[in-house]
Amino acid sequence: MKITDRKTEIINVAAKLFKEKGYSAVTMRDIAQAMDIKAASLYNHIKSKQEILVLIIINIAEEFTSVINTIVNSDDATIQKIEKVIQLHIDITLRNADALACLNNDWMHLTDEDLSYFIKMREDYEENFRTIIKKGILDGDIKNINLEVIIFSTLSTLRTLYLWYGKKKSPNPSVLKSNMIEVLLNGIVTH
Amino acid sequence: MKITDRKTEIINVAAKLFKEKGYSAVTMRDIAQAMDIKAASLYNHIKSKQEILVLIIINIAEEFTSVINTIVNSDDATIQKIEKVIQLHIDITLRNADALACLNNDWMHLTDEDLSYFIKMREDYEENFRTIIKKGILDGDIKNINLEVIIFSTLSTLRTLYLWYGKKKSPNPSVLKSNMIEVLLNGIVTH
DNA sequence: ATAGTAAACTAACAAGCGTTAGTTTTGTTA
DNA sequence: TAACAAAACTAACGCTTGTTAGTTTACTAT
Repeated sequence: MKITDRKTEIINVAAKLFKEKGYSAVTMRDIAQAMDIKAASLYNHIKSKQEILVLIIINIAEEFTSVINTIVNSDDATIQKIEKVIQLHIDITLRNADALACLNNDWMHLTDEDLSYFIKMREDYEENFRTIIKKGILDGDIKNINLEVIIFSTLSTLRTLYLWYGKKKSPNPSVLKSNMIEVLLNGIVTH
Repeated sequence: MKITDRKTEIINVAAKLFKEKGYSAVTMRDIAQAMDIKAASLYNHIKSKQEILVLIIINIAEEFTSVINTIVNSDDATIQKIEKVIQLHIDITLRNADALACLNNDWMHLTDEDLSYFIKMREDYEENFRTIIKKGILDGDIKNINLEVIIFSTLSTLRTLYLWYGKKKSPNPSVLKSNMIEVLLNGIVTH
Protein backbone atom coordinates (compact mmCIF):
# COMPACT_ATOMS: atom_id res chain seq x y z
CA MET A 1 0.00 0.00 0.00
CA LYS A 2 1.47 3.32 -1.10
CA ILE A 3 1.45 6.32 1.22
CA THR A 4 -0.66 8.32 -1.21
CA ASP A 5 -2.13 6.32 -4.03
CA ARG A 6 -3.02 7.80 -7.39
CA LYS A 7 -6.67 8.32 -6.46
CA THR A 8 -5.75 10.47 -3.48
CA GLU A 9 -3.41 12.47 -5.70
CA ILE A 10 -6.23 13.16 -8.13
CA ILE A 11 -8.49 14.31 -5.33
CA ASN A 12 -5.86 16.69 -3.96
CA VAL A 13 -5.02 18.13 -7.35
CA ALA A 14 -8.70 18.52 -8.17
CA ALA A 15 -9.43 20.21 -4.84
CA LYS A 16 -6.73 22.77 -5.53
CA LEU A 17 -8.14 23.52 -8.98
CA PHE A 18 -11.71 23.63 -7.68
CA LYS A 19 -10.61 26.16 -5.07
CA GLU A 20 -9.19 28.43 -7.76
CA LYS A 21 -11.95 28.30 -10.38
CA GLY A 22 -14.85 26.35 -8.94
CA TYR A 23 -16.06 22.84 -9.78
CA SER A 24 -17.94 23.74 -12.96
CA ALA A 25 -15.12 25.71 -14.53
CA VAL A 26 -12.54 22.95 -14.04
CA THR A 27 -12.50 20.30 -16.74
CA MET A 28 -11.26 16.73 -16.56
CA ARG A 29 -8.60 17.83 -19.05
CA ASP A 30 -7.49 20.54 -16.60
CA ILE A 31 -7.10 17.99 -13.81
CA ALA A 32 -5.26 15.59 -16.11
CA GLN A 33 -2.90 18.28 -17.35
CA ALA A 34 -2.02 19.25 -13.78
CA MET A 35 -0.96 15.62 -13.27
CA ASP A 36 0.85 15.35 -16.63
CA ILE A 37 -1.44 12.69 -17.97
CA LYS A 38 -4.40 12.55 -20.37
CA ALA A 39 -7.99 13.00 -19.23
CA ALA A 40 -9.01 9.47 -20.12
CA SER A 41 -6.34 8.07 -17.80
CA LEU A 42 -8.11 9.56 -14.81
CA TYR A 43 -10.87 7.02 -15.30
CA ASN A 44 -8.54 4.18 -14.32
CA HIS A 45 -8.80 5.58 -10.79
CA ILE A 46 -12.09 7.40 -10.40
CA LYS A 47 -15.62 6.73 -11.54
CA SER A 48 -16.61 10.24 -12.59
CA LYS A 49 -16.02 13.94 -12.04
CA GLN A 50 -18.91 13.86 -9.58
CA GLU A 51 -17.19 11.20 -7.51
CA ILE A 52 -14.19 13.47 -7.04
CA LEU A 53 -16.43 16.23 -5.70
CA VAL A 54 -18.23 13.87 -3.34
CA LEU A 55 -15.00 12.47 -1.92
CA ILE A 56 -13.60 15.95 -1.33
CA ILE A 57 -16.66 17.37 0.38
CA ILE A 58 -18.30 14.53 2.31
CA ASN A 59 -15.14 13.50 4.14
CA ILE A 60 -14.63 16.96 5.59
CA ALA A 61 -18.31 17.44 6.33
CA GLU A 62 -18.34 14.20 8.30
CA GLU A 63 -15.33 15.31 10.29
CA PHE A 64 -17.07 18.55 11.26
CA THR A 65 -20.19 16.61 12.17
CA SER A 66 -18.31 14.13 14.30
CA VAL A 67 -16.24 16.65 16.23
CA ILE A 68 -19.04 19.08 17.00
CA ASN A 69 -21.13 16.23 18.33
CA THR A 70 -18.36 15.41 20.76
CA ILE A 71 -18.13 19.05 21.81
CA VAL A 72 -21.87 19.46 22.33
CA ASN A 73 -22.09 16.30 24.41
CA SER A 74 -19.10 17.19 26.59
CA ASP A 75 -19.56 18.80 30.01
CA ASP A 76 -17.37 21.78 29.18
CA ALA A 77 -18.60 25.28 29.95
CA THR A 78 -20.06 27.27 27.07
CA ILE A 79 -16.97 29.39 26.54
CA GLN A 80 -14.78 26.29 26.41
CA LYS A 81 -17.12 24.70 23.89
CA ILE A 82 -16.91 27.75 21.65
CA GLU A 83 -13.13 27.71 21.92
CA LYS A 84 -13.12 24.10 20.82
CA VAL A 85 -15.28 24.94 17.81
CA ILE A 86 -12.79 27.65 16.89
CA GLN A 87 -9.99 25.13 17.30
CA LEU A 88 -11.81 22.68 15.03
CA HIS A 89 -12.13 25.17 12.19
CA ILE A 90 -8.51 26.25 12.50
CA ASP A 91 -7.30 22.65 12.49
CA ILE A 92 -9.16 21.70 9.34
CA THR A 93 -8.21 24.96 7.62
CA LEU A 94 -4.53 24.29 8.28
CA ARG A 95 -4.73 20.66 7.21
CA ASN A 96 -6.95 20.92 4.16
CA ALA A 97 -7.73 24.44 3.00
CA ASP A 98 -8.44 23.38 -0.59
CA ALA A 99 -11.11 20.88 0.37
CA LEU A 100 -12.65 23.41 2.73
CA ALA A 101 -12.89 25.98 -0.04
CA CYS A 102 -14.52 23.34 -2.19
CA LEU A 103 -17.02 22.48 0.53
CA ASN A 104 -17.92 26.14 0.92
CA ASN A 105 -18.27 27.02 -2.74
CA ASP A 106 -19.23 23.86 -4.60
CA TRP A 107 -21.50 21.89 -2.29
CA MET A 108 -24.49 22.84 -4.46
CA HIS A 109 -23.08 20.76 -7.30
CA LEU A 110 -23.53 17.60 -5.30
CA THR A 111 -26.51 15.57 -6.49
CA ASP A 112 -29.31 13.44 -5.03
CA GLU A 113 -28.44 11.59 -1.81
CA ASP A 114 -25.03 13.25 -1.56
CA LEU A 115 -26.64 16.67 -1.70
CA SER A 116 -29.34 15.93 0.85
CA TYR A 117 -26.83 14.18 3.10
CA PHE A 118 -24.59 17.24 3.00
CA ILE A 119 -27.43 19.67 3.66
CA LYS A 120 -28.56 17.56 6.60
CA MET A 121 -25.06 17.61 8.07
CA ARG A 122 -24.77 21.36 7.60
CA GLU A 123 -28.15 21.99 9.25
CA ASP A 124 -27.25 19.72 12.13
CA TYR A 125 -23.94 21.49 12.54
CA GLU A 126 -25.61 24.88 12.78
CA GLU A 127 -28.24 23.49 15.13
CA ASN A 128 -25.51 22.09 17.39
CA PHE A 129 -23.74 25.42 17.46
CA ARG A 130 -27.08 27.11 18.15
CA THR A 131 -27.63 24.79 21.11
CA ILE A 132 -24.27 25.78 22.57
CA ILE A 133 -24.98 29.50 22.24
CA LYS A 134 -28.55 29.19 23.54
CA LYS A 135 -27.34 27.58 26.74
CA GLY A 136 -24.70 30.27 27.04
CA ILE A 137 -27.34 32.97 26.85
CA LEU A 138 -29.52 31.17 29.39
CA ASP A 139 -26.60 30.86 31.80
CA GLY A 140 -25.74 34.53 31.32
CA ASP A 141 -22.36 33.78 29.75
CA ILE A 142 -23.34 35.05 26.29
CA LYS A 143 -25.05 38.34 25.50
CA ASN A 144 -28.78 38.16 24.98
CA ILE A 145 -28.88 39.53 21.45
CA ASN A 146 -30.32 38.02 18.28
CA LEU A 147 -29.28 34.37 18.13
CA GLU A 148 -28.84 34.24 14.36
CA VAL A 149 -26.56 37.26 14.36
CA ILE A 150 -24.29 35.56 16.89
CA ILE A 151 -24.36 32.19 15.11
CA PHE A 152 -23.63 33.45 11.63
CA SER A 153 -21.20 36.20 12.52
CA THR A 154 -19.08 33.60 14.24
CA LEU A 155 -19.51 30.83 11.68
CA SER A 156 -18.88 33.17 8.74
CA THR A 157 -15.51 34.11 10.13
CA LEU A 158 -14.54 30.52 10.90
CA ARG A 159 -15.77 29.16 7.59
CA THR A 160 -13.82 31.63 5.48
CA LEU A 161 -10.53 31.43 7.34
CA TYR A 162 -9.08 29.58 4.35
CA LEU A 163 -9.58 32.69 2.21
CA TRP A 164 -6.88 34.71 3.93
CA TYR A 165 -4.89 32.56 6.32
CA GLY A 166 -1.48 31.73 4.91
CA LYS A 167 -0.79 35.11 3.32
CA LYS A 168 2.47 36.69 4.43
CA LYS A 169 1.33 38.81 7.33
CA SER A 170 -0.76 36.15 9.03
CA PRO A 171 0.36 34.92 12.46
CA ASN A 172 1.51 31.42 13.38
CA PRO A 173 -1.19 28.88 14.27
CA SER A 174 -1.04 29.33 18.04
CA VAL A 175 -1.23 33.12 17.83
CA LEU A 176 -4.01 32.74 15.29
CA LYS A 177 -5.97 30.61 17.72
CA SER A 178 -5.64 32.94 20.69
CA ASN A 179 -6.35 36.02 18.59
CA MET A 180 -9.40 34.45 16.96
CA ILE A 181 -10.76 33.52 20.36
CA GLU A 182 -10.17 37.05 21.60
CA VAL A 183 -11.79 38.73 18.59
CA LEU A 184 -14.79 36.40 18.33
CA LEU A 185 -15.54 36.30 22.05
CA ASN A 186 -14.59 39.80 23.23
CA GLY A 187 -14.47 41.91 20.07
CA ILE A 188 -11.87 44.33 18.80
CA VAL A 189 -12.56 47.40 20.93
CA THR A 190 -10.47 48.18 24.01
CA HIS A 191 -12.33 48.45 27.28
CA MET B 1 -37.22 55.49 -20.92
CA LYS B 2 -38.66 52.46 -19.10
CA ILE B 3 -38.16 52.04 -15.37
CA THR B 4 -36.23 48.82 -15.89
CA ASP B 5 -35.24 48.07 -19.43
CA ARG B 6 -34.71 44.58 -20.77
CA LYS B 7 -30.96 44.67 -20.25
CA THR B 8 -31.35 45.40 -16.55
CA GLU B 9 -33.84 42.55 -16.31
CA ILE B 10 -31.33 40.16 -17.81
CA ILE B 11 -28.67 41.27 -15.38
CA ASN B 12 -30.96 40.78 -12.39
CA VAL B 13 -32.16 37.38 -13.52
CA ALA B 14 -28.60 36.30 -14.28
CA ALA B 15 -27.35 37.50 -10.90
CA LYS B 16 -29.96 35.40 -9.16
CA LEU B 17 -29.00 32.31 -11.12
CA PHE B 18 -25.28 32.97 -10.64
CA LYS B 19 -25.90 33.19 -6.90
CA GLU B 20 -27.52 29.75 -6.88
CA LYS B 21 -25.15 27.78 -9.10
CA GLY B 22 -22.18 29.99 -9.92
CA TYR B 23 -21.30 31.72 -13.18
CA SER B 24 -19.81 28.70 -14.95
CA ALA B 25 -22.71 26.38 -14.21
CA VAL B 26 -25.33 28.78 -15.54
CA THR B 27 -25.87 28.66 -19.31
CA MET B 28 -27.27 31.29 -21.59
CA ARG B 29 -30.18 28.90 -22.14
CA ASP B 30 -30.81 28.89 -18.37
CA ILE B 31 -30.96 32.67 -18.27
CA ALA B 32 -33.21 32.77 -21.33
CA GLN B 33 -35.57 30.16 -19.91
CA ALA B 34 -35.91 32.15 -16.67
CA MET B 35 -37.08 35.06 -18.82
CA ASP B 36 -39.32 32.93 -21.04
CA ILE B 37 -37.39 33.66 -24.19
CA LYS B 38 -34.78 31.84 -26.29
CA ALA B 39 -31.06 32.13 -25.67
CA ALA B 40 -30.35 33.84 -28.97
CA SER B 41 -32.77 36.64 -28.07
CA LEU B 42 -30.54 37.68 -25.19
CA TYR B 43 -28.01 38.92 -27.72
CA ASN B 44 -30.34 41.71 -28.82
CA HIS B 45 -29.55 43.29 -25.45
CA ILE B 46 -26.15 42.12 -24.29
CA LYS B 47 -22.84 41.56 -25.99
CA SER B 48 -21.80 38.32 -24.30
CA LYS B 49 -22.11 36.22 -21.17
CA GLN B 50 -18.94 37.88 -19.93
CA GLU B 51 -20.51 41.32 -20.23
CA ILE B 52 -23.31 40.27 -17.88
CA LEU B 53 -20.76 39.21 -15.27
CA VAL B 54 -18.79 42.43 -15.63
CA LEU B 55 -21.87 44.62 -15.26
CA ILE B 56 -23.01 42.73 -12.16
CA ILE B 57 -19.67 42.82 -10.36
CA ILE B 58 -17.95 46.07 -11.32
CA ASN B 59 -20.91 48.30 -10.42
CA ILE B 60 -21.02 46.98 -6.88
CA ALA B 61 -17.27 46.99 -6.49
CA GLU B 62 -17.15 50.63 -7.52
CA GLU B 63 -19.82 51.48 -4.98
CA PHE B 64 -17.77 49.87 -2.19
CA THR B 65 -14.68 51.69 -3.40
CA SER B 66 -16.40 55.03 -3.52
CA VAL B 67 -18.07 54.82 -0.11
CA ILE B 68 -15.05 53.54 1.81
CA ASN B 69 -12.97 56.35 0.37
CA THR B 70 -15.43 58.84 1.78
CA ILE B 71 -15.33 57.11 5.15
CA VAL B 72 -11.53 57.00 5.33
CA ASN B 73 -11.22 60.66 4.43
CA SER B 74 -13.84 61.80 6.92
CA ASP B 75 -12.86 63.15 10.34
CA ASP B 76 -14.99 60.62 12.23
CA ALA B 77 -13.46 58.72 15.12
CA THR B 78 -12.28 55.17 14.42
CA ILE B 79 -15.31 53.51 16.00
CA GLN B 80 -17.65 55.67 13.96
CA LYS B 81 -15.76 54.80 10.79
CA ILE B 82 -16.09 51.10 11.52
CA GLU B 83 -19.79 51.54 12.16
CA LYS B 84 -20.15 53.21 8.79
CA VAL B 85 -18.36 50.33 7.09
CA ILE B 86 -20.78 47.93 8.76
CA GLN B 87 -23.64 50.12 7.56
CA LEU B 88 -22.27 50.07 4.02
CA HIS B 89 -22.18 46.27 3.86
CA ILE B 90 -25.67 45.95 5.34
CA ASP B 91 -27.07 48.50 2.87
CA ILE B 92 -25.69 46.75 -0.19
CA THR B 93 -26.68 43.33 1.13
CA LEU B 94 -30.27 44.47 1.57
CA ARG B 95 -30.42 46.18 -1.80
CA ASN B 96 -28.62 43.66 -3.97
CA ALA B 97 -27.78 40.36 -2.30
CA ASP B 98 -27.60 38.46 -5.61
CA ALA B 99 -24.97 40.72 -7.11
CA LEU B 100 -23.01 40.60 -3.88
CA ALA B 101 -22.99 36.80 -3.92
CA CYS B 102 -21.81 36.98 -7.49
CA LEU B 103 -19.02 39.39 -6.61
CA ASN B 104 -17.87 37.12 -3.80
CA ASN B 105 -17.96 33.83 -5.70
CA ASP B 106 -17.43 34.60 -9.36
CA TRP B 107 -14.98 37.49 -9.52
CA MET B 108 -12.26 35.09 -10.69
CA HIS B 109 -14.14 34.56 -13.93
CA LEU B 110 -13.59 38.14 -14.93
CA THR B 111 -10.91 38.51 -17.59
CA ASP B 112 -8.07 40.85 -18.52
CA GLU B 113 -8.62 44.51 -17.56
CA ASP B 114 -11.86 43.76 -15.75
CA LEU B 115 -10.09 41.21 -13.57
CA SER B 116 -7.13 43.41 -12.74
CA TYR B 117 -9.43 46.39 -12.16
CA PHE B 118 -11.49 44.35 -9.72
CA ILE B 119 -8.45 42.99 -7.88
CA LYS B 120 -7.07 46.51 -7.56
CA MET B 121 -10.33 47.74 -6.07
CA ARG B 122 -10.47 44.83 -3.63
CA GLU B 123 -6.89 45.41 -2.51
CA ASP B 124 -7.52 49.12 -2.09
CA TYR B 125 -10.65 48.39 -0.10
CA GLU B 126 -8.77 46.14 2.29
CA GLU B 127 -5.96 48.65 2.55
CA ASN B 128 -8.43 51.40 3.41
CA PHE B 129 -9.98 49.26 6.11
CA ARG B 130 -6.49 48.41 7.36
CA THR B 131 -5.70 52.12 7.61
CA ILE B 132 -8.78 52.70 9.76
CA ILE B 133 -7.91 49.85 12.13
CA LYS B 134 -4.22 50.81 12.33
CA LYS B 135 -5.10 54.31 13.48
CA GLY B 136 -7.53 52.83 15.99
CA ILE B 137 -4.78 50.69 17.46
CA LEU B 138 -2.40 53.65 17.59
CA ASP B 139 -4.99 55.77 19.37
CA GLY B 140 -5.70 52.96 21.82
CA ASP B 141 -9.29 52.51 20.66
CA ILE B 142 -8.70 49.09 19.11
CA LYS B 143 -6.92 46.16 20.74
CA ASN B 144 -3.31 45.69 19.77
CA ILE B 145 -3.60 42.17 18.35
CA ASN B 146 -2.67 40.84 14.93
CA LEU B 147 -3.92 43.29 12.32
CA GLU B 148 -4.85 40.67 9.74
CA VAL B 149 -6.95 38.72 12.22
CA ILE B 150 -8.96 41.86 12.99
CA ILE B 151 -9.29 42.87 9.34
CA PHE B 152 -10.40 39.53 7.98
CA SER B 153 -12.54 38.42 10.90
CA THR B 154 -14.56 41.58 10.45
CA LEU B 155 -14.63 41.60 6.65
CA SER B 156 -15.50 37.89 6.45
CA THR B 157 -18.59 38.44 8.50
CA LEU B 158 -19.66 41.51 6.56
CA ARG B 159 -18.95 39.99 3.17
CA THR B 160 -21.03 36.87 3.78
CA LEU B 161 -24.05 38.55 5.32
CA TYR B 162 -25.98 37.72 2.14
CA LEU B 163 -25.58 34.02 2.88
CA TRP B 164 -27.92 34.03 5.85
CA TYR B 165 -29.70 37.34 6.17
CA GLY B 166 -33.31 37.07 5.10
CA LYS B 167 -33.99 33.64 6.55
CA LYS B 168 -36.98 33.51 8.84
CA LYS B 169 -35.37 34.14 12.20
CA SER B 170 -33.23 37.09 11.15
CA PRO B 171 -33.96 40.47 12.74
CA ASN B 172 -35.18 43.61 10.96
CA PRO B 173 -32.53 45.86 9.38
CA SER B 174 -32.16 48.28 12.26
CA VAL B 175 -31.79 45.52 14.85
CA LEU B 176 -29.39 43.78 12.49
CA LYS B 177 -27.26 46.88 12.34
CA SER B 178 -27.06 47.46 16.09
CA ASN B 179 -26.47 43.78 16.81
CA MET B 180 -23.76 43.51 14.17
CA ILE B 181 -22.01 46.54 15.62
CA GLU B 182 -22.24 45.05 19.10
CA VAL B 183 -20.92 41.62 18.05
CA LEU B 184 -18.13 42.86 15.80
CA LEU B 185 -16.92 45.59 18.15
CA ASN B 186 -17.50 44.09 21.60
CA GLY B 187 -17.91 40.36 21.04
CA ILE B 188 -20.52 37.93 22.24
CA VAL B 189 -19.39 37.31 25.82
CA THR B 190 -20.99 39.13 28.74
CA HIS B 191 -18.69 41.18 30.94
C1' DA C 1 -52.34 52.26 -43.57
C1' DT C 2 -47.17 52.53 -43.79
C1' DA C 3 -42.73 52.64 -42.32
C1' DG C 4 -39.51 51.81 -38.94
C1' DT C 5 -37.61 49.82 -35.00
C1' DA C 6 -37.18 46.83 -30.97
C1' DA C 7 -37.20 42.32 -29.70
C1' DA C 8 -38.50 38.01 -30.37
C1' DC C 9 -37.84 33.73 -33.28
C1' DT C 10 -35.49 29.30 -35.97
C1' DA C 11 -31.51 27.08 -37.36
C1' DA C 12 -27.06 26.18 -37.11
C1' DC C 13 -21.92 26.62 -36.22
C1' DA C 14 -17.44 25.31 -34.15
C1' DA C 15 -15.46 24.31 -29.92
C1' DG C 16 -15.32 22.05 -25.70
C1' DC C 17 -17.42 18.85 -22.43
C1' DG C 18 -17.48 14.18 -19.67
C1' DT C 19 -16.92 9.72 -20.76
C1' DT C 20 -16.07 5.04 -23.16
C1' DA C 21 -13.61 1.45 -25.85
C1' DG C 22 -9.76 -0.62 -27.13
C1' DT C 23 -4.70 -0.65 -27.11
C1' DT C 24 0.02 0.01 -25.55
C1' DT C 25 3.41 0.86 -22.06
C1' DT C 26 5.41 0.12 -17.54
C1' DG C 27 6.73 -2.29 -13.62
C1' DT C 28 6.53 -6.30 -10.60
C1' DT C 29 6.34 -11.20 -9.49
C1' DA C 30 6.75 -16.27 -10.53
C1' DT D 1 11.69 -14.56 -19.46
C1' DA D 2 6.95 -15.09 -19.39
C1' DA D 3 2.79 -13.61 -17.31
C1' DC D 4 0.04 -10.34 -15.10
C1' DA D 5 -1.84 -6.19 -13.51
C1' DA D 6 -1.69 -1.24 -13.07
C1' DA D 7 -1.83 2.79 -15.42
C1' DA D 8 -0.90 5.21 -19.19
C1' DC D 9 -2.22 6.05 -24.16
C1' DT D 10 -5.15 7.24 -28.87
C1' DA D 11 -9.42 7.92 -30.88
C1' DA D 12 -13.80 8.89 -30.79
C1' DC D 13 -18.75 9.29 -29.12
C1' DG D 14 -22.89 12.11 -28.22
C1' DC D 15 -24.15 16.23 -25.98
C1' DT D 16 -23.88 20.97 -24.45
C1' DT D 17 -21.79 25.32 -24.78
C1' DG D 18 -21.63 30.43 -26.30
C1' DT D 19 -22.59 32.69 -30.23
C1' DT D 20 -24.01 34.21 -35.14
C1' DA D 21 -27.01 34.86 -39.24
C1' DG D 22 -31.11 35.61 -41.11
C1' DT D 23 -36.10 36.03 -40.44
C1' DT D 24 -40.53 37.09 -38.30
C1' DT D 25 -43.48 39.36 -34.98
C1' DA D 26 -45.16 43.31 -32.15
C1' DC D 27 -45.51 47.90 -31.26
C1' DT D 28 -45.08 52.92 -32.12
C1' DA D 29 -44.99 57.12 -34.75
C1' DT D 30 -45.89 59.29 -39.09
